[in-house]
Amino acid sequence: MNAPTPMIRLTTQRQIILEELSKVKTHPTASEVYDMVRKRLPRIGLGTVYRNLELMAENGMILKLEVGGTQKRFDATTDAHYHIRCSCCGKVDDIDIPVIESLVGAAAESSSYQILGHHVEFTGMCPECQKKEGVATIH
Amino acid sequence: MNAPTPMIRLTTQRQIILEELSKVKTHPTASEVYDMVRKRLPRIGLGTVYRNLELMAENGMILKLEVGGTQKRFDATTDAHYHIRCSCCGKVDDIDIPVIESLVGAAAESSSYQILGHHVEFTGMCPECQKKEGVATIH
DNA sequence: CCTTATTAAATAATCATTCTCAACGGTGAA
DNA sequence: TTCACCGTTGAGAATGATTATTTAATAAGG
Repeated sequence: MNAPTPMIRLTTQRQIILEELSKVKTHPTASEVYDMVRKRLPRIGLGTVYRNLELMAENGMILKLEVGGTQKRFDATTDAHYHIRCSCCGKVDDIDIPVIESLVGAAAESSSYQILGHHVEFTGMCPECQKKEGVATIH
Repeated sequence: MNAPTPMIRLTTQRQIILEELSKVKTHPTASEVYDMVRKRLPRIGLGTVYRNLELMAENGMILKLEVGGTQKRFDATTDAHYHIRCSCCGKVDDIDIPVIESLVGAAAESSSYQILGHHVEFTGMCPECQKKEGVATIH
């Protein structure tokens, strides 16, 4: 009916991007992935990283997180889970609380949209920034 | 302890930005607000709109929505509520389901972050885009 | 091999946002 | 009233993230 998986070839670049992304539990931005990958493929281009992260997200191989902040972030863990973002340093971590399946149903009843999914994003201050808080003013 | 309301002067520009934002139930981007305001203040600068939307959000007069998509959006309704974003056209609407207060507590238990707040964002397809769907391919 | 189609690298272009700075405006003190 | 000050504005430059373009390398199929 719809075409979910156009099926992409696993080139060296794509494989290494995927491997590096899978290594970390953080949720790196495209340029952080670029830095990681460049240690193994020094000649890779930033555009290639962007293009392939986008492609892999479309194919469901990875997750693209459209959370607050200025940059998009990527996650090799594709099963549904929630996130928290530090309002001080922008870091994103997983929150291990159960996904509330009933939310989608509730939303469907109160809206004329066709609901496709949902995401919960907490904001807070990470332990590192909490330490700094006492000393300096948070910008 | 912390300084929540530095108290800002309500200049003509700020008042009109606030008025125009209050008129709509959509969640306009900065440049959409700029377009609205310019009909009444043709010489206002885009930078002024950005600067003041930011300022008013800091002062709790309006809400800055850091939802998915490429642009930030603003909302004159400051009480907590959830949103839905059309994955096709990017439009953002309110979702009228009760805010789940217990989420923050649950997150606090499973995380070492100091939780400050949370937001639920649904993704879906708005009625207008649903109509188009049958005909054209959604890009 | 030879042809054709993908993909990559480099780089230019775009888009949203922030910054800089000179000019302006209102407020309070002299 | 006049002056000096300080926050604010408007214009435009600068930045940062992302996307598009172009050309070259590479892989797949015959």
